[in-house]
Amino acid sequence: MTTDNRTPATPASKHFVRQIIEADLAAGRNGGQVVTRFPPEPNGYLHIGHAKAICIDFGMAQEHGGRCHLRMDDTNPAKEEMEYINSIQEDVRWLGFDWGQHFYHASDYFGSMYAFAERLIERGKAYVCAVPQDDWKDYRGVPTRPGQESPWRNRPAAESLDLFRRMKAGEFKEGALCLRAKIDMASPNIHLRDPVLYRILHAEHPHTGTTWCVYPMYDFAHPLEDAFEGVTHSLCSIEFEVHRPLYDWVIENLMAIRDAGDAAAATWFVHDHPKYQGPQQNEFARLDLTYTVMSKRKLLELVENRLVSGWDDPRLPTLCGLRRRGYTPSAIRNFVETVGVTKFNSLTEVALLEHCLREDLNKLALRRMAVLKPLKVTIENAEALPATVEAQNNPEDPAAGTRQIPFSRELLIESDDFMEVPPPKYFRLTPGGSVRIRNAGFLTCTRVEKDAAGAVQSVICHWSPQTTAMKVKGTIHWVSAPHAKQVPVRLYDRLFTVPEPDGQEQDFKTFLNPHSLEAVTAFAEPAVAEAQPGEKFQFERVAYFVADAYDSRPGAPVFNRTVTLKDLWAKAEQAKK
RNA sequence: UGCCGGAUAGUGUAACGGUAGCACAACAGACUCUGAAUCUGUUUGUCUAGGUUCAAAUCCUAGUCCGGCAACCA
Repeated sequence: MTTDNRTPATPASKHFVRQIIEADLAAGRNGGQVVTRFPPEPNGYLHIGHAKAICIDFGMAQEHGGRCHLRMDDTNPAKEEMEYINSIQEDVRWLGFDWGQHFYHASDYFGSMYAFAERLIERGKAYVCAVPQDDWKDYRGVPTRPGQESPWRNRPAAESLDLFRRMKAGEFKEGALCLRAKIDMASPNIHLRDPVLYRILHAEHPHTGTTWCVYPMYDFAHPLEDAFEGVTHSLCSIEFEVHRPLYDWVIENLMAIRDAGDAAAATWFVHDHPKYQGPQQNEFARLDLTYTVMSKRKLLELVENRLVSGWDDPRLPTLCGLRRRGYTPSAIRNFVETVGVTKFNSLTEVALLEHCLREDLNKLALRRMAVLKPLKVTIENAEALPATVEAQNNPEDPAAGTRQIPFSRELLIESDDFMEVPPPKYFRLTPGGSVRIRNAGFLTCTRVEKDAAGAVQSVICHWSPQTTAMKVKGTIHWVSAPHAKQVPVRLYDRLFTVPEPDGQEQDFKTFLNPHSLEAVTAFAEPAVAEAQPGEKFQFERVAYFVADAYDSRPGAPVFNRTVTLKDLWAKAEQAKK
């Protein structure tokens, strides 16, 4: 089911969902099938929190020889749009999962759901209620006190049936009536106090248009969708835990009707199986990450206030944002596996995500040289210079081959790689000192040129070939100045300055990192200009970069910094301050 | 304050009555033509109090703290 088969770095742990599934399999539940589903509501873009759910839903099915359905949970036409339906599919596919033929919409089942609702009314399990929404809170009561019954609770089934049909026909205004389950107004679980099953909505649905005037509520629709599709394990996040008794109530009633031999009911199940006993809901904790926000509302706020460039801004935790930032699907999958699955409400450090990313990128990213803040170097012994030098494309992967890099007497090095008055343990270029220049021998600084203000303008060096026996502690990167390509580079950093922008006194937006994006021009070796959109590189000693998928042009790539290399020296220097 | 969950190093997670382990982070060192990668080592933990048991992170009781639930949202 995964479209690439790189194995996870961490061996899979026997988390509680795996244990449940294996126990069910051992017990022969549902005839030994495992069917799961990923049921997003198409009202926003998917983010890394969804990636966790996707990996679990598809992963559990895949691991146990089952299947996973992709299902748009489109039961609220007021909030859902086609745009999202498309992006969701793209993102799930990008993550590496394939639902095969099993792409569904909750709205596919509106007819069956409606028919089932009528059966419920006939059996005295549901009734049409006319209590206005605002008044209902008095009937419902509060958690500590039982509610009281709706005056319409015991109206004859025939009357409810008639009203329900007229609701469907569009005879009533929104809010005038609703269909309620008849369960228990005294239940300590609020969700069991005669919950709404259907409401009237005169809205155009992205999929069913204006066919329907009544739409099912999530708590009613979801268990039905699962059952109709033959889902065995309905995995969801922890906030639905208190809904489970209602989920089970719907399933029990559905199975009772099916088992009673209702001929129409048999047609509701689009994936029936002789041993299908019904779905079971299990809940796990959502993923939360430091230095970002995850709620749809807050993400939307950032996008709408133009605090980021769009849903796919590379600083956002959206899947399209991460993709544009240069994240790989396998890094994300490994991350989700490493984080594990529990019911504990956790906050995971982004450092772990970044570790998984670097681990993957280190294996696959081609190495190139590029200088971000250039300092000119002039070689004084120009007569002996090679025209080109050879370099490995990826020392971690000899199969990536080698390339020729032009060399000349005018080089650019990183200005941080030269210091006139170096601190102790500085292994780079200093007046009178030597360094190795990557793939191209050595430089010994013989002279420093300064401007009138005393700032270093350029350094003059003596060059020694690779074969020279020279003991140096450092190696720096460089580019040949006359051959250098100037490429736009965006240096992205974390979007927020605090680990938990959410749970603070002030609004989360006050913690936006003003330096989360810095646009600079880098000087790169010629091979960099040939980068294809989406292609990933390590600019040696700097960071991993990806050629932006939208802004790059043939021969003129634009780069996004995906994640920096670890830099112990910079960290130690920072610690001194 | 009613109901439902949860609590193991800084973070995340394992151990399912029998030596508290792993990953990340942090720190130290080795190695290195990337101060990267790799390798080695170090620091740090079972929410509290009782109980059961030869033996408790695990079972029981009481408490503490955290999260969720009172849309005709999902």
